Amino acid sequence: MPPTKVKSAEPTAAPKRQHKADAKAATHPHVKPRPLTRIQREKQDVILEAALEVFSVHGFRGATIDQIAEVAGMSKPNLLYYFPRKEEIHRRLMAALLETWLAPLQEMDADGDPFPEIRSYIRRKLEMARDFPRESRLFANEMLQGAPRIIEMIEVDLKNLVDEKAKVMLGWMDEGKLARTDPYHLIFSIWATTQHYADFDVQVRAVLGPDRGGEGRFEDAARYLEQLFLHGLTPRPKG
Amino acid sequence: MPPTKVKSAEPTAAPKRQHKADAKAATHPHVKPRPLTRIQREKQDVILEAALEVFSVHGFRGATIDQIAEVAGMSKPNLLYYFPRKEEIHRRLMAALLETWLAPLQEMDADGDPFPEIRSYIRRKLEMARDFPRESRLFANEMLQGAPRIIEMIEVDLKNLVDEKAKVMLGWMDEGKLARTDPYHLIFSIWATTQHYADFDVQVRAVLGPDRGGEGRFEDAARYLEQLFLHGLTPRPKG
DNA sequence: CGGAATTTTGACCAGTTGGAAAAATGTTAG
DNA sequence: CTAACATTTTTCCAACTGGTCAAAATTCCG
Repeated sequence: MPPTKVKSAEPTAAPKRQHKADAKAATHPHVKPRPLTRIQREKQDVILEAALEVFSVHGFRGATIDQIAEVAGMSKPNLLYYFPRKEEIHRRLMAALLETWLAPLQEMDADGDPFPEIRSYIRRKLEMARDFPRESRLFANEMLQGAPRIIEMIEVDLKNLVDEKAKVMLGWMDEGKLARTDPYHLIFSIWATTQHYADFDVQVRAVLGPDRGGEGRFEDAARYLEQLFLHGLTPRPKG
Repeated sequence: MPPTKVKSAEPTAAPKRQHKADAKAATHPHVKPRPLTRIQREKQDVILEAALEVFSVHGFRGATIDQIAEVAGMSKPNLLYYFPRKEEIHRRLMAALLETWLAPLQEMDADGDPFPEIRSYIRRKLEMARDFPRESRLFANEMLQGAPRIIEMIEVDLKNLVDEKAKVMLGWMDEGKLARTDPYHLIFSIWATTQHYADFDVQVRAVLGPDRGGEGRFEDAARYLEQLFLHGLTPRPKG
C-alpha cells in the first residue's frame, strides 16, 4: 500500500491557543504564522491519513472525530488541538485531493498524438484508482453530496482545465487524428470508467469472483479500456 | 420529476405494538400478519421516499431519522411507528433498489444482435441515471462504504446475472458479431459511464457550464457513448 | 352512533457528538 | 536548571442521536 498520499498542502493554520503574541498575530494578516514544529507536521499528517480513511467511507456527516482520533491513535481533544474543527480536516483533505486529481489531465500534451496521450491518461487514472482508492472515494463521496465544500473549485479550476483540454482534443479532431465527437463527454467517460475501479471496488471484486478479482483486474481493465477507446466493440478482421 | 420509484417490495413487517393476537402471531411463524391498512401503505411510501432523499445524499451513518421524518412531514416517533428502526428503512430501500437495478441487464436478449442489445442497454441505463438519480446515488453510497448491507445480494444475484450475460456476450464474440474482449469489464464500463451522469451530476453540470449543462446533456451523452462503444475514438472515413 | 383498533403526539432517556477549558505533562532554548 | 512554550490528558458541556412509552387523538366498522 502506498504512503499517505494526500500531502499537506496549504499554509496550514497553526494550532490554537498559542502564546499571546501569536494569538494577536492571528488577527493581524501581515504577520506570518510561526513555522510548524516537527511534531505538528507529523501529527497533522497522521490525522489527515486517518481522516482520509474515515471520510472516504462514511462521508462528512457520517464520520466522527472520535473515529478519526481512534484511527489516528490519539484522543479526541488531542486531535482537536491540531485541527480546531471537523470541517478544517475535511477542507485540508479536499484541497490536497483536488491538486492530485487535476494532475493527470494537466499532463495531457497538446503537442503529442491523441492516442498515446489518451492512452497514458487512462493508464494514469487507472493507476490512481489502484493506488489511491480512498482518495477516489473521498472525492466520490463529496460529489454524491452535491460537492457542497468544493463546488467553486470544480466550477473554476476543474472547468477551466477541462475547457482547455477539450480545445486540445478539438484540435486533434480537426487534424483528423481523432474521431469527431464530444470532448467533454469523452473526458467524463475516462473519469467514469477508471474511477469505477476504486469507487465500486467491492462490486467489481464480487462480480469477478475470487479467481479473477485479484490484482490482475487492473491489467485486464487497462487492456479492455484501451480496446474500447481505440476501436469500440465493432469486430475487426484480425491482423 | 418521476414518481417515487423505489417501490415497496418485501412482505413488510407490520407496525409494532399491534393488539395481543398479532403480537403473539409475531412469535408464531405460521400465522400470516394482518394485511396493511391504506394509511400504512401510504405512510410507508412517504417515508421511503423521504429516506431515499436523505440516504442517497448522506449515506446510512450520515442520515438521521429526524431528517427523514422532517422530509416526510411527520414526527420522529410517528415515523418510528412504521419502521421500528433506521436499518429497517434502509433495508427496504436497498431491497427494492436491487430489483430495479438488475432489470435493465436482465432484458438483454441472447437471441438479439449485440449492437442493438448493447445500445438499448446503454440507453436504458442512461435513462435511469436521468430519471432516478437518487436511486443511483443510494447505490453508489452503499458501494463506497463497502456494501456492508447488500454484499450477499451482490455476490449472489448480481454475480449470477452478470455471469449469465457475460456468457451471452462470449457467444456473440464467437459468432464474430462482437469484438473479442472481456465481457465483465465491458459491463463495468457501461455501468460506470451511465451511472456517472447521476452520481457525479454536480460535476458534469459544472464542467459543461450553464449553456450545455441542461437536460440536453443526456442526449449528448447518449450520442457520445453510442459512438464510443461502437467504434471507439479512431477516426474513420465518413460515409 | 359507539367501541375497538389504529395513528399521532409529547415527554422522556441513555448514549453519542462536536467542542471548550484548564490542568498536567513534556520539550527546549538560554 | 528553568522559564517559556508545546503537547497531552482530564473533565465537562450542550446539542443531537436512535429509540421508548403511555396517553391522547383519530379512524374504522358494525
